[in-house]
Amino acid sequence: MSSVAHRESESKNPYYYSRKEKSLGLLCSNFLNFYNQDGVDSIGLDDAANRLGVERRRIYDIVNILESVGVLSRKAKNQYFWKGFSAIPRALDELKEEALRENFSTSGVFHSANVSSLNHCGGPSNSKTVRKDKPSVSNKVDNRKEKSLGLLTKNFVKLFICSHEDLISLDNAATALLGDIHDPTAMRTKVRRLYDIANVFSSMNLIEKSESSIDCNSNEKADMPMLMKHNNSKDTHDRSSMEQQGRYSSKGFVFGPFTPASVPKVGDSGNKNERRVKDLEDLASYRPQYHNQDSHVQPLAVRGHHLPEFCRQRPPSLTAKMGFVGVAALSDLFAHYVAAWKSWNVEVDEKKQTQEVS
DNA sequence: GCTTCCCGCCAAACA
DNA sequence: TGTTTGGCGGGAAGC
Repeated sequence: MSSVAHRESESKNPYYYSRKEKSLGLLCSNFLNFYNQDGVDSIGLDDAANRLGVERRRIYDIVNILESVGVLSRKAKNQYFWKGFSAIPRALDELKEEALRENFSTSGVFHSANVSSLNHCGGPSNSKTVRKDKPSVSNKVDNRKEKSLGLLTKNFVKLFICSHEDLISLDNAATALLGDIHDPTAMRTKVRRLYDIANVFSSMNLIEKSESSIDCNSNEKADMPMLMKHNNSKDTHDRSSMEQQGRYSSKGFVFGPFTPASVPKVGDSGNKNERRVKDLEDLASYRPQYHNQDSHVQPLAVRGHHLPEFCRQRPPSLTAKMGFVGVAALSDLFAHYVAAWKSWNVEVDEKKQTQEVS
């Protein structure tokens, strides 16, 4: 039996279980489908869990990650404000300012000590951390907050914002975020959480997983998957049919229903870091242009010579690599999201009405 | 065999 | 004290 036929027969089996159908990324896409609509300003966790047909535990993962990039904010127990994609540039700007305040390294090689220090003072949530008199209690509280998914998400984003690099491997990110801790168990746990974050960001098209297989140590082909960033070359035709349908999936990553109209090419600038800082400064007041889904979207590409220096420095036991869409691209991306979601919802409503009439 | 990441236990935080 | 929140890692799907 062919693998396709096998999968089809599996999918007809009522007991058939597909992990992909339960992925955090897909769940996030559905979450955004439900709530990124006009008139939505509040989200109940129970409501979200019911709508999506998942347990609350999964909703916590999603809202914590989305809250870190400004899409949501906590209103009360079980209740969140929906702020939308338009709030992301401001949130990123704040993250950048925090990172700069914390003297976060932008040298391109993640400096463990600097990143580790983020764990102690990173983000608004931590600014509320109360230093109590009882050190043991305080340490416990701090320790828990330091390890929160929300803070990890913020620090993960800071790595991209403050780094020269276009590609970041999950294990290098985990190493950087762990700082001085060199415990294999802690490493595995951290990478598990980074996978969660990566899947959510992937579903939003903020980052992308490379389909190519370049070993970042040797720059030679290896049998390992990588995560990578968008670029703006014209080579989009092979995916166009899927993209016209609004999404495609690859290597287990299901991408969001809309793709940015333009994002910068990997390594297309001699001084990317300077440009990123400038881009971030422009972000809050940015008035982007965007294209509809008929526009060409960004293809994938991996170029060995663009691999980050730190990536070549140590053998990656975990080899997934990812690139954060450039900051200039984020401007387009988020504006595009706002418009695209709206038009998509209008389209869906029209289809519903047509079906009801017929 | 290795990578990816879902799932749910259970402890901390909160009301 | 009951409920909410969410860290954590086992282990299975996927490749």
